[in-house]
Amino acid sequence: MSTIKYIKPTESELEILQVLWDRGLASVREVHEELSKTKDAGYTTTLKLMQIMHEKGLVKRDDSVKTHIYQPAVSKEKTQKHLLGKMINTLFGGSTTQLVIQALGNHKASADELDEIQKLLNNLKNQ
Amino acid sequence: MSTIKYIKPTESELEILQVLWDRGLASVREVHEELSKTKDAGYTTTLKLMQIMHEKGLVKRDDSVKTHIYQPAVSKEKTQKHLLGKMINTLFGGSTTQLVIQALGNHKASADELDEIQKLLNNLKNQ
DNA sequence: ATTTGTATACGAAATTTCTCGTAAATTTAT
DNA sequence: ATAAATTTACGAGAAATTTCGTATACAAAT
Repeated sequence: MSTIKYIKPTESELEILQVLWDRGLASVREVHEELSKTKDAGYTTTLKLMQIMHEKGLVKRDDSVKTHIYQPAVSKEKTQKHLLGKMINTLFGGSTTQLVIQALGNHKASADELDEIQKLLNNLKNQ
Repeated sequence: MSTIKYIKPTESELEILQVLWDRGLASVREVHEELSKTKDAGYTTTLKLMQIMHEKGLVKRDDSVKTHIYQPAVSKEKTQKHLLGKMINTLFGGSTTQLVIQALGNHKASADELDEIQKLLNNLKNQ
């Protein structure tokens, strides 16, 4: 049996993963341009972070070309699941329902969104 | 107009806040006993953290007695709201719906819980 | 060919967070 | 009264995270 150790991305690593999940593939330059819109750090900072992420196994890369091309090595869904679960435990006393209520309560959802959630709810009910 | 700066609690600070939210009032000793159940750090570590939290304004304390009594200075709801909002942005591309779907999908909710969420959903729909 | 620009590697400083040891004060127990 | 236990204060080390400067390699432009 193989025990897979979950690696928790740091805040900055998560920002980078977001870009990679969005694009699938990206160079350091591309990621950095994207992050620059909302954050202000030097290029080599982004580079270093992505190198560390590579060491950790959070991203894969093709370094057969001069400009390395990165891609995520962890799935968005699994990462969401892990971090969400952690937050439910540390902040909502383990109650997913409390989290959902808090989330929906603070959020002006559109009719479409509400319908989508309604569908999911119906599925869960009929089981 | 007063601009209130939101102070983001660290992981460890959040654990302490959990205990304080739960109890309302507690000494360092009490908090530490509680944390010891799941965590393994020295007493002075907990003490130091709570002192730092006091400096930051995350907790209040009554130090008119030898054994200082602490209480939360930030509300559980506001903290949940802030951190949840942050997670929605950094991990769910700003979509609360996505978070709710992910949360409900990973969670075996009881019929009662589903009803509760259904009620909330109905309220949101009729507006 | 030489300059200019862009890329990676990498060490190390800066920052933040967490940890603990020790001293001093004060209470409690003997 | 003396010893033992408990508490706070505080400095400082350890660890994790983020930041950047510099060297080096290579490609593109002049």
